[in-house]
Amino acid sequence: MEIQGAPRRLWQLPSWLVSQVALQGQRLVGEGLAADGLRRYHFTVLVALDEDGPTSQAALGRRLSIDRSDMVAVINDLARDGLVARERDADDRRRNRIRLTPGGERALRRLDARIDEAQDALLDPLSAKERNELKRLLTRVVEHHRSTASP
Amino acid sequence: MEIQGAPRRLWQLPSWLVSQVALQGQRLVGEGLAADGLRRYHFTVLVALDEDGPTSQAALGRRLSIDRSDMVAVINDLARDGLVARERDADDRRRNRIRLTPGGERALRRLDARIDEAQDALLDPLSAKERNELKRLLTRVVEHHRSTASP
DNA sequence: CGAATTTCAGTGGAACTGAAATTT
DNA sequence: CAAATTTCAGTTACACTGAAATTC
Repeated sequence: MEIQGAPRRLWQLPSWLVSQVALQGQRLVGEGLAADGLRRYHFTVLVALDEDGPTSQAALGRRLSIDRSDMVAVINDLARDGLVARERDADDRRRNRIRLTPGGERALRRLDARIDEAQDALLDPLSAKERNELKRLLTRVVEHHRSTASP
Repeated sequence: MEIQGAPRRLWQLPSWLVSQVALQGQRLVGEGLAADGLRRYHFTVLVALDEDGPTSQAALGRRLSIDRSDMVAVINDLARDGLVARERDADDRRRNRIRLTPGGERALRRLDARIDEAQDALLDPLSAKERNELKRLLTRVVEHHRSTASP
């Protein structure tokens, strides 16, 4: 019987544990989005547009840490599916003004439900109290490293 | 002032939080290993050899979920640096018997210290109690998804 | 002019696939 | 013969870089 997990020492490493959970989360979320033919970048952009309203590609990229070139491809995909509209900004004609279409809003509501299901599946073995505690601890770590980040 | 973090809604998603922490962990661990010119795969293989003793490449790959082709390259690197020895298995001449050299053991002790520093840096904002709680919750999630995994 | 925005073409590393050679 | 192991050659997805065209 050779079927066993990773070496014991790796199971002791928080960085390894958190990577395993992240991988599983990305798999579950990815599967939820793939039902609509989208990937994580697409969802992230739709969420940002929903929260902030119309925005230029460059501003989206800075906010979401998505490369300018990749942003072009993501907006291409979303525009082709009619989920966003891409129009020249009248005030600054260098910019594309990207806005969520009604179809994009509907898609986002659908995707939100799928994402929530994925979160539930990911945290399945934890109680509600434990889920909150996990979120609290992870948030603390993320905020710490954001505040001590390089410019 | 446009400098802000990701959309609020993403900060609510455990899958997003855990991915951010994983990314930071991979960065810190990667930097620790890069001081010796190694990457995560190399460390993982050294740990497995230290725990299990001499093993074939295919068995290492199955244990660590590393592709057979990538394993060839990883063992090439480690053997060139004299950290492992690669010799034909006398009992089954299809196999390479990979074993840790004394130099490999020394390197592993050095790397272990660097990895521990990286864990400390990653969990810097958490108390000892909180670190244990985080490990406990993450371990539970990983074990759950391992036990309900596809073959 | 310099700087910002969008776009495209191309680079580099990582994970994976297919197939050959060897051995069981 | 079929199956397992190692190796190499090539592919795909992905993050990023450089440079051109446009506009401020």
